[in-house]
Amino acid sequence: MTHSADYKQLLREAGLRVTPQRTTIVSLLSETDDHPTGEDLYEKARRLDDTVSVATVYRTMSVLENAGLVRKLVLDDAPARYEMRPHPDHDHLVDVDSGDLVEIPGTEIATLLDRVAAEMGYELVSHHTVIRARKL
Amino acid sequence: MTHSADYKQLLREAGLRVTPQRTTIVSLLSETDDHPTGEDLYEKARRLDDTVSVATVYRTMSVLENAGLVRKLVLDDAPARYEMRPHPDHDHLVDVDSGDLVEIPGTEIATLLDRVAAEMGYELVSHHTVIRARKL
DNA sequence: GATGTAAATGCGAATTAGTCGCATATGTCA
DNA sequence: TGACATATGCGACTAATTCGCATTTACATC
Repeated sequence: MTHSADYKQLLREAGLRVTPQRTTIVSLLSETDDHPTGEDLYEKARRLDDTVSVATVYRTMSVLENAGLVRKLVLDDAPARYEMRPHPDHDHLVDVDSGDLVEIPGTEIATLLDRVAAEMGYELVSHHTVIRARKL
Repeated sequence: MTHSADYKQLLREAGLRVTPQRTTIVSLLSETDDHPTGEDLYEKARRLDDTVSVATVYRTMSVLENAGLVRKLVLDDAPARYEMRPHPDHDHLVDVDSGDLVEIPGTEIATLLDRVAAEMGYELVSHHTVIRARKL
């Protein structure tokens, strides 16, 4: 459990205002292993600070995403999920049978996509790769 | 312009019932170059056959997707888009400035993801890669 | 510390994209 | 030509997210 001062500093360094709601949300998202949805975050945050509203959760995610501190994962037929960045570079795999979301470590995919974009005359801004797979 | 009998056959071969609505929708989606949303399809289909309803468009997309005839593209902050398959293997690139959706030709990405999934003990079912990039 | 001001918040209403229930209509197969 | 499962239209509904607006708060400045 990291001290909340760390999260406040994270926000401050990103040039964002430090509010109790943001601090709560960031600490929750930083200290979880899974990939919560907006609703998940709202419920968890509520328990720590009952002034947090859904609107603030989503607004905060948007602000943090723009600041590059959060990554939004958009999945088929399911609400978006969020994770903190920086976070070792990785992509995602969904187990189609269990619905589990697993991280794919490594920069291999990013490296390839970077090259592919360059070959098409583009500079890669971000990418989003989700593999749907089944256990062998 | 391909004859509509071809689309009827496509449906029939997939073991699906051939209805005028499905035929209309499939022909529209087959003959367009872009990646229409459900709403786009609904509007275009309406012009050809005013009995088509939104519900049928989405239901048809779902049926066709399960039959492997259609691919659904899920994008951040935008409605889903659809395209016919088989379609030469490719992924997608969104130009972050113009919003254009461009196809990335080639099987390079799929090949890599296939290998990555295998290394993690999974068999790839499908994948979804969207690159967000900016023109150089 | 007091204070001005832009930015953040809570609330609940609104929006968007898509889904559902149900009565009716229509493919398909015998 | 039936029989019957399946598809359809309609409009109500839902889930996830966003918005408008009045209020509060963070933070730079005094």
